[in-house]
Amino acid sequence: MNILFKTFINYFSINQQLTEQTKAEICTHLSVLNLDKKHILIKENQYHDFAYFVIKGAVRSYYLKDGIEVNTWFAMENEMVGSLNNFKDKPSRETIELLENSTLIAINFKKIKPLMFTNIQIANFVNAIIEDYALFLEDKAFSSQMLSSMDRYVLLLDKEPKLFQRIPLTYIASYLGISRETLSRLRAK
Amino acid sequence: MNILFKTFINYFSINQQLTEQTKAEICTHLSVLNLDKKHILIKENQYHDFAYFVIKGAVRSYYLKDGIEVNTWFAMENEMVGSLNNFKDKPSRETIELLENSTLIAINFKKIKPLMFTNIQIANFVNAIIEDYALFLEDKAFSSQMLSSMDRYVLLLDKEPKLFQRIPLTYIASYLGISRETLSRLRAK
DNA sequence: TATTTCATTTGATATATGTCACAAAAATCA
DNA sequence: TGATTTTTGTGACATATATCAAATGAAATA
Repeated sequence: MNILFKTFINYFSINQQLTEQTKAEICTHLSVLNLDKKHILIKENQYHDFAYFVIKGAVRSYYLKDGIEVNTWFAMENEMVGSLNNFKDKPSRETIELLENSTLIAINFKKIKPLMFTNIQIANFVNAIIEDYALFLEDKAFSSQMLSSMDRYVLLLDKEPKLFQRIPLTYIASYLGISRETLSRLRAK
Repeated sequence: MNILFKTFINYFSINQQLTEQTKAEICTHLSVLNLDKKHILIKENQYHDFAYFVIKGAVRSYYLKDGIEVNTWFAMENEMVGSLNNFKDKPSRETIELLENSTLIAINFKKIKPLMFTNIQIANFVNAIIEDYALFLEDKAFSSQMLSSMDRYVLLLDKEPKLFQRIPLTYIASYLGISRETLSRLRAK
């Protein structure tokens, strides 16, 4: 099996042992992509059949508010990117763009989804991915409701230091929900 | 089968037909509760084995920030309440309290969870609940990042008008992330 | 390397919202 | 019912952050 596929599969099968057959079945719907910076993976308001797993590189997802890009997250090594809306057969809410030349695994969930009703291992595999995402969203909601701008900045710096090495502060400010000027002033302290 | 159990099960099995046997298996781990206003269902920082489905009544979930309660959501008829953290064997982040005398279904997910690895229908049933929750969280993150206080208020009023009939504005303000005075002023317009 | 574009910082000002204080209204309870 | 508690509304003021403007610094490109 492709070593990169293995990385992806292992990442979301800590709770259960997958048979070789199931792994092979999942792999049928995976492919490796090497894409350049600025490539658009997923477009806002469109239907897409794929989610992605970052092997190497960085991506951001954002949507437009009154013509201004609002960044919602940055994914790097060993993180999933995609739209839950797409997974539920609805148009994507966000645009997903590469911030670096990246290696990704494309996951054809349109093909994998129906297998959830026939292969119990796949059902639990997909479930692990979605649970993971829900926990991420909970954290996000928590910090946006509970914390001041300063505290959100400090928390992000603590939990995701690599963001600050690889992602422009303008994007990070937008993610934190503050203007880039305010972020700059917070950092000065 | 208990008619209330049926309501709950039907609610999360639109995507698949459950066999009578599976339904019976799920029901083994359900029970109906009638509890009074102010009862605490789940306590912050504690481990709990149950999630709940509201048949009738209203609950709120909140956590403490510097001694002040920050409301994170209000559930009413046909909504789930619980802590994803508890589901993942971690202590709850929130406290969940009844706002009205309510009828609830208690779901012993500690017992149901292992069945996900042996009963594919149950795996997909639980998955439907978690997907639902993730979509709710996405909406929440979206509106908190994209919308002004005023727009969040208008959106909530439009999508959940019954909240405003049954939940004190103080709690709603806290949920919207603004002071009760500001909400009062927004409403005056 | 020089030139252009993009990212970050800093200053001045405007604005939305928080905070404190108190009054009015509504709900709850004895 | 009357008394007490809770909820909501309004005013005055403080403060954090947005916005606008401009300068500096860094990175990309010819």
